Amino acid sequence: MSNSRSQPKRERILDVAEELFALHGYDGVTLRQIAKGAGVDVALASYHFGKKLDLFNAVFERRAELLNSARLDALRACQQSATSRGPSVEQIIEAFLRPLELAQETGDPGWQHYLALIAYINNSPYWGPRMMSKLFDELVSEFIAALRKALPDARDEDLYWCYHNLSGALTLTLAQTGRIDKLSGGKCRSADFEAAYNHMIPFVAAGFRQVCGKSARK
Amino acid sequence: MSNSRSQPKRERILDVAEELFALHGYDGVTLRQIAKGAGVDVALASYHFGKKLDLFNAVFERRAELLNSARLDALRACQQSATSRGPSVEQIIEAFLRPLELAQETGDPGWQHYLALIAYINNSPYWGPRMMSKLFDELVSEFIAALRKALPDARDEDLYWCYHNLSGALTLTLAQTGRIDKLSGGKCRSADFEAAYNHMIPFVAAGFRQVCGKSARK
DNA sequence: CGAAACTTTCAACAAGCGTTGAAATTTAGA
DNA sequence: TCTAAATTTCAACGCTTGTTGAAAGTTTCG
Repeated sequence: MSNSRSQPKRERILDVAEELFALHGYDGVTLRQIAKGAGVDVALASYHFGKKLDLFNAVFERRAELLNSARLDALRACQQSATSRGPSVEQIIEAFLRPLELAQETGDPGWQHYLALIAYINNSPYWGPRMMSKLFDELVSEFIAALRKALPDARDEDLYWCYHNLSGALTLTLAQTGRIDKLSGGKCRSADFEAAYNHMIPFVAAGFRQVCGKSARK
Repeated sequence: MSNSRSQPKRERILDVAEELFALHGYDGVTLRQIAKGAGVDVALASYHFGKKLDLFNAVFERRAELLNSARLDALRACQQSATSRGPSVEQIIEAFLRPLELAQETGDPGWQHYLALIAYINNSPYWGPRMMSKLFDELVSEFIAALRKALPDARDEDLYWCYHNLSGALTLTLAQTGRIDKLSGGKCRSADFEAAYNHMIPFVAAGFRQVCGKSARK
């Protein structure tokens, strides 16, 4: 059949799994749905990936390294082009968020599904502890270290709670639930990541400064 | 058996369903798991609630009205005790968040499971559009109207994006994934809603002022 | 070409799923 | 206490699930 060195079908399984897992969660998707979506027999998923959970992990890890290095590069870049006091809070948050937008702008809709999948995992009490730490803790620690440098008067506890707020706002954005579209009567669109980040960056930066700035100390 | 007017078993089914749905999502829970957890036959869930989806809805709606009126009362209260210019941004956000804390402090752990379930739904591209609007849009619109009054220079688009950020931070808090516990090395605890809101209120208020304040206009 | 390695499909399995009708049990009211 | 109604269990159904072993097909490479 249409098969030039096995990559297409294996990849198509990952693509469909990515989309369906992001929309319905791990248990809301069957291997048969994935196989049908990819135009492939059920057994082929098992052949390539083993158990269902292994397929889930494969989807999750496929783009993780690329995403992590893109964000880390952005952080390094803004650290390079800054004074000795390091980049500003805005610059750091920009480096944290904008690469996600670039990922979308590759034209590959798979990236959007992947980011929605991360949102699903990050918000899940079951999957969150199981999957987020392993792949993203190192990156996050780097960003928090940069923020600590930009906010030298911050207490660690305050810094982590502020990051939690940032992570929550980002997670809901990536989930693309379309809720804000309806609430705003069409004035805002969930799919417009650029608008989301344009608002999120000053919003979050002001929050960090308010909670972690000099005047916040007792 | 231990059965004084049928309430206990019916209620126990709702309690267990609430907890399991919050942890594993709709498709991640079977009626048999719920029945076993409640110490009850599988068929009893169908007898009381009908289809699985009806049980899901019953769990969702059980506490919705009580929660909505508690938050609405808090808004009315801070509107009453304010000048003619209306309550401040901080007061409005406080009214939006603190009742959630009270719900937890009743000692009923079901409330925590329920709030985690709302977080699951709100972050889900599938369930969000299906369930959030019907039960929470009216309340949210009231709060946004109050915020619009407190921020008279805000454009609607900015206002809704800021609410989106607030909603995201809150959602991740309610989900109780324990991620911040590990990241912060124990300095922050997911279960400590009071600490979460103590940080979220000034954080979000500063964000609103930055994005929707007078100086933000072009 | 021909054999070895890799892909893909086919067919089937044991287990678990939501749901239902009928029987058993408990409760409520005269 | 007797009866009717409400609750709960029992037993089973048709169907779908993830997984697997063997067969069929395709590619690679000498």
